[in-house]
Amino acid sequence: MTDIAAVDPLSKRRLKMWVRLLGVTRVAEQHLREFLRVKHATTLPRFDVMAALYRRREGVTMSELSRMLLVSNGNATTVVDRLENDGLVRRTQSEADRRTVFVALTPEGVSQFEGLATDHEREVNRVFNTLTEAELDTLTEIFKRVGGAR
Amino acid sequence: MTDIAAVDPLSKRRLKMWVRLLGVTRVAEQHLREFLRVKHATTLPRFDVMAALYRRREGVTMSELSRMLLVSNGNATTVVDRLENDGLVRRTQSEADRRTVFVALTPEGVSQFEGLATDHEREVNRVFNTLTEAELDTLTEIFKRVGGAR
DNA sequence: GGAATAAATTTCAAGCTTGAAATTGTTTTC
DNA sequence: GAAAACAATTTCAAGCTTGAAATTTATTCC
Repeated sequence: MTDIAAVDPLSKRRLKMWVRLLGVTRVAEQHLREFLRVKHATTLPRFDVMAALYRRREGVTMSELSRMLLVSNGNATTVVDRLENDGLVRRTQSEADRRTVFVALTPEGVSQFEGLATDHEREVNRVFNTLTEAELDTLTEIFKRVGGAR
Repeated sequence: MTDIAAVDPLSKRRLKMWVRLLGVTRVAEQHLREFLRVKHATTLPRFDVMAALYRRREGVTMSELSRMLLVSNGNATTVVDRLENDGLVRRTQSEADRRTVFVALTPEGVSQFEGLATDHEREVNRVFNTLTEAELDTLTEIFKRVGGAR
């Protein structure tokens, strides 16, 4: 069995960092999930989809959507199904290629999301309010590099 | 409607940082999930439970376990159920308080986890290999503060 | 232009996750 | 020592998530 630590002295520290990273993410997600549930009767996946569609108001294809959110196609389908049933998004088949489907927020979806977004931003700020300006920029820089483009 | 940005000029930057953080976490999780599935025929939640039980070889209660993993009680129950069916963990009722249940790895669980752990560490290193030593320590420090004790 | 190949989406089964309710057991308080 | 309050775990329904298979439509290549 190869002993990684002998090969790479940073190995254990990378692991530790990952465990912490995961912890912070989970705490923040739980906080936001709870907030969305209690104050706005919605969920994180629904919020994520609506946020993506709000940024791309003209609509996106299902494939683009799942790429943007880093979730599987099947997942995007079911969340969009539910949002569509609630009248918050609309599907439209492409004229050019009948396989592709565009999704977009309905006017109702837009207005509901606008109500959500400000509150959500406030809540994110609450979670991360101990970070200094310098730390914020450091983190964003590093994450940008590690996570790749988006 | 209150404009947060007017109140707190860092607001948008916190939001941006959070979006990036989430992105990095998801990319890493996907990579590790895929790795565990293909190379070890297991899943992230199973790995997490086993890792927690490996650190606490003497066993933990179900409540402790869900607190350690930041998941709900019901969730811990179902993952432990499956691991128990596979003979990797064992439940024992407490003598002192018959409500509480201890969970621990079986010898088979220990040996399977040891096979996993080294490989998993290598994979985590692969994901985060672009981080410098200084960045690693910066991140860990910040996360420790934000995420709280553990 | 017809067959094979590729692409976009949905469907499906299985597992994950939550929060609430139910169950079982303990402690507290009168 | 009952009753009430509290605590640990499981059960449950609903929603989330994945990866693979199926479906439908386009493109490529003879």
